[in-house]
Amino acid sequence: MFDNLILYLQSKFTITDEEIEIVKQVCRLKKLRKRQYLLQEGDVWRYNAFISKGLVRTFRVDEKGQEHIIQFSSENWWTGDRQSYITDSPARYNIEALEDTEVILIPKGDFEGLYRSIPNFSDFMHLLMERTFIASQNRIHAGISYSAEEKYHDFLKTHPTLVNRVPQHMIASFLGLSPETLSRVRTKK
Amino acid sequence: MFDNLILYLQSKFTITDEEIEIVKQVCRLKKLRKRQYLLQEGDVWRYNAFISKGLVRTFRVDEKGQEHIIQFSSENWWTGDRQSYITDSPARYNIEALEDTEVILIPKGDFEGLYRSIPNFSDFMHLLMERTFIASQNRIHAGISYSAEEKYHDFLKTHPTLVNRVPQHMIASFLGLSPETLSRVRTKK
DNA sequence: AAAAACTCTTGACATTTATCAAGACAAATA
DNA sequence: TATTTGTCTTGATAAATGTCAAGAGTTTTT
Repeated sequence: MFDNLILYLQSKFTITDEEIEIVKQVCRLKKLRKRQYLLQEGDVWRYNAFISKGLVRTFRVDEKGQEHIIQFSSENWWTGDRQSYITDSPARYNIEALEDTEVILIPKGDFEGLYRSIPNFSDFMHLLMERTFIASQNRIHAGISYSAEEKYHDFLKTHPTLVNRVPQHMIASFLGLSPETLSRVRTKK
Repeated sequence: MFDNLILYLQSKFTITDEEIEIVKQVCRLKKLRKRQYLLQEGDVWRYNAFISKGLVRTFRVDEKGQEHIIQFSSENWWTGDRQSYITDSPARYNIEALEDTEVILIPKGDFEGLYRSIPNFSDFMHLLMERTFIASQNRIHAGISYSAEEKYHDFLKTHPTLVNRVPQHMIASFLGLSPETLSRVRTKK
């Protein structure tokens, strides 16, 4: 039931069988069908969520009704709204399944408990946070430095597996381009 | 000598006098004159750096010689190249003082020592990392969603103190706009 | 199987933003 | 003080990207 998470943890750091039991104790599985929402703008996000199967998008809708995707999360990635999680404020993002998806939810309090009882887990998650931050800095750099074409090629490099799973207009939204511009960038060469 | 850092730490979490001594032990003060570099692309960054006075910019230069500023850091903020720090790889960023600046450097090994000996410090820095990540997500959102004008107004909101300290063309670089466009955005209205 | 919804492309055109060049100040330096 | 350097603005023009509209395939739903 939580096998994918266990395998993930074992691959990332040393964890004992007892510790695995502690983790399992606080996990809850949630199944989402394609197009179902994991989080809706306005709700408070109180979990850490591990995608064990499938794919979700995190996005916002502006006043003009335009969607802006700030993240895709597929198997073996974490998702959620950090702002809402940290400050207990209403989420500004929506999270929606792009495929049938399985998510393992760990409530905030339990998650903090894991940090205390499993130091290796805490260390790893902090390192992961660092890496995630570095990735987001790279994305900022791409955003302010690259042309439409360069942004797309950068996306191919950094998210090679997503290109065939995500509709093109969503990649455009993720990159801050119109779908038409992305289409033209792709066909031309 | 390290007063500003001490005051900062005391304002952020509970820290004992003994712990402050431990911190002082590993601090090194570095003074930079305006236009001096704290880090040059290609060097490995091995510190955590606290700005106790002044202002620096973190930027990259592309093949066309164009500079792209990904961060400003002023008093009571940390700076450095996380990628280089975490992976011991050559830095891809330059860090340059925009004013006469004082930086407190703590070498990587010592910094990890502080994490072990001062749990409150570790907890706080992890929380700070979370907040920094949230800020960078907000910036990504602005980058893919906003027009030039909206980007500038967002900058005014998120960095109100910098507008009068940083040359306008550097704000443009930070926002991914040409200096001329930013100038026009500002005068119009 | 038919209908509906979604996805991508393409063309014509509009808008935004960048580029190039010049000039006016202001600040830093000799 | 004179000179140089840096900063910002403005205009003319070019280039990049967005918008609107249509159509052709796909996939999903009924």
